[in-house]
This record gives sequence, structure tokens and C-alpha cells, in this order.
Amino acid sequence: MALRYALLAALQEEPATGYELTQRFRTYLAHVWNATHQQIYRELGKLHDEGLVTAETIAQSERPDRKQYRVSEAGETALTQWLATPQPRPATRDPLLVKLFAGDNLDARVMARELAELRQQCEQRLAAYREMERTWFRDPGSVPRRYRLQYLALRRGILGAQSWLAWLDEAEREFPSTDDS
Amino acid sequence: MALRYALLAALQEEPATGYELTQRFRTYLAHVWNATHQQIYRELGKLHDEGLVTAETIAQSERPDRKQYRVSEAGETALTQWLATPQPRPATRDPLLVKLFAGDNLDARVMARELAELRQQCEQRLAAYREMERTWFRDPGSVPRRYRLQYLALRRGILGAQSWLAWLDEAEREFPSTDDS
DNA sequence: TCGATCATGTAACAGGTTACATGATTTT
DNA sequence: AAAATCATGTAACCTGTTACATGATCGA
Repeated sequence: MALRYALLAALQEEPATGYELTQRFRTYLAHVWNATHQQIYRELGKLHDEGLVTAETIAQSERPDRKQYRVSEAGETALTQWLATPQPRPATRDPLLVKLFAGDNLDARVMARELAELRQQCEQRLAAYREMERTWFRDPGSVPRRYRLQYLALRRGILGAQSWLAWLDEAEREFPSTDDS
Repeated sequence: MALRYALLAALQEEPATGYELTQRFRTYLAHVWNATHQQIYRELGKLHDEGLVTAETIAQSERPDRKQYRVSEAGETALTQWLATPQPRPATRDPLLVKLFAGDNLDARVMARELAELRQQCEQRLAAYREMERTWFRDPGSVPRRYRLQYLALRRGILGAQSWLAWLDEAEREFPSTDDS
């Protein structure tokens, strides 16, 4: 359900094609809502059928046509209505934690490797978030409200990554790495 | 995919009926993997068809029969194999963060209320986790490995909740609550 | 007497994943 | 010459959600 509203919000910031939206979701929306291009195209189609977005086809020589979408009035109404509805928290479903319930079937070395990879991933993400923080939100007070809210989402990404790193400190004690590389 | 292995792990700890498993998933597995009874029954059926679990029907007078499942050898093999395979991290999909991208369509009072509710939820969970920590893992060093690993999962729940509370401290500054109640 | 608990399921639907498909241009 | 980028989609499948269904017992 939320994907469509994420699309509407993104389009409201600036009209875009499915392709461009896919990129936004991959980059600065990745810590908020994940979606592949298939899902995005499908949902854009539905939104168009329902009149929540309008589409303008821009012919290009030597390239497939681009379909630029923008939010319609009906779309804005729908978005506002959704925003006013409290959303349930997403359920936790983490395969890594599932593994911890398998007891002695779990191989410590395999696990150590998986934790090491997770640590690397967290550190990379954290660095990327910090980079965004530096380039766009150096002085959060002077940023217009719209972007200050996005900064909050980024802060969530940062705090989330840090909290995983803190957990990894604890978890790695249980799975001592043999440190081969 | 991971649900089946969560079930196998849970059954390995102790054979159980679908009903009992549902309860475990609702209580001490909620911070690891969420699943409803419908999903669990469906998956148990498949696991049984595939021979990864065996079922023993226990007739009861005046109550529906209980079907007690236990992991078969094939099931244990499948579990071990899965454990050795690195699992991709779950994707982030958070409707609350999506809302932050809707800019001025977002009503501050509505948002303040949603944040307050989230805070309450986090605090409740944290208290429940702390309670588990106190009752089962007062002295983690003396606990057998199997349960020390489960303690790690609990630690993840605790750190996760704390990190959300830290974020809420920041977020609430952006949505000052009018404090009516 | 009403709701919770015990104990199992079926069915329809919504949402997300994976694979396949096309085809030109630009970069390595 | 190969791979990545631009730009769009279809189709099958798997997983998760929601609604519906049954029926007895036990505690408030």
C-alpha cells in the first residue's frame, strides 16, 4: 500500500519517469522504502488508471519514449488522506536473527564471515549517509522544512546503522573470527 | 524462504503443534520473525509434504486433534544447509519514513500523535525485552551456548528499540506535540 | 452469558521477487 | 568487443494479509 504514496510523494517533489523514480528509490530512498523497477512501473500504471497521476509521453529520437508522470489533484487528495492515517509498524523479519535460534547446527566460522560482511555493509552505508548529511544538511536549521523532514529520515538511517554496529560488537564476541584473508 | 527454517529451528528446540508455534512466534520470536497462524499452518503442511518434518496426530476427547510436528533427518540437513548460506539483509520499508517525504502535505499534529504512539510502543517493547533479559539471562556467561545465541537476538531487539527512541528524541523536535490528552 | 482459549483449517487477494524481453548508445 | 546506461515493459511465482469457518471448554 505504501509504495503508491511513496511514488506520489516523490513525484510531487518533482515529476519524473519510471526510470528516474527507480534511481531515486535506489539512492536516497533506499533507507526508507525499497522497490524495484518492475514494481514501480506496475504501480505507476495503476496510479494512472485510477487517475492519481497524469502522464505525458515525450518522444525521443533513437531512444524509447519517456513517460513523465505528475501528481493529479485526485492524487494529492489521496496522498493527504493517507498521511492522516496512522500506519502500522512494519513487522520484523530478519533471517540473520533466525539463524541464532538454530543452536548447535550453526557453524561459528560461517557465522563470523556473515557478521563481518554485515559490518562492512553497515560501515559503507553509514559513510554514504554521513556524506549526504555533509553535502545537503551541513546546517539543518537553515534548510527549508520539506528537506528538514527528509533529513530526519536520513538521521534514522544513520542511527539504525550505528545500532547495528553496536550489536555487531556484541555478536562478534560469540563468533570469534579466525581472521583469515 | 526463511519462515520454514525458523519453524525447523523452533521445532528442533522442541517438537510442537502449529498452535504452540504460533504462540512462540508471537512472544519470544516476535523481534526475529513475524508470522501468523495461517502462514505457519500452510508452511507446516508443505514441510510435511516434503518430508522435512514428521507429524504425529494426538487424538483428544472433546478437543480438536493436535498434530505434533518434529524435525526429520532430511529437515535437519536442509536446515544446516540453509544456515551455511549467507542470507541477504531484509529491505527497509517503513511507511512512517515515507511520510517524511511528503513535505507540506504532512500535518504536524497528526505526525506528533503518531510519534507519541511509536514512543509508547518502543518503551513497552523495551520493558518486555528487559524483563526477558532479567528472567532468563541474568548471568549470560553461565547460560548454555544455544540460549546465549538467543540472548544475542534479544540484545538486537533491545538495541533496536533504543535506537528508535533516540531517533524519536530528534523527530519530536520537528513535530512539537500540543500535549492534549 | 459472553468472551477468551484451545486447535485446526480454506480461500481470495495484495504485494514483492525473479526471470525474460527488446534495442540503441555510450563507456571501458 | 563487451559491458553499462537509457527506457520500457510482461508473466509467473512466492510470500504475507485478511476474511471466513468450526466448535468445545473455561473463567468472569
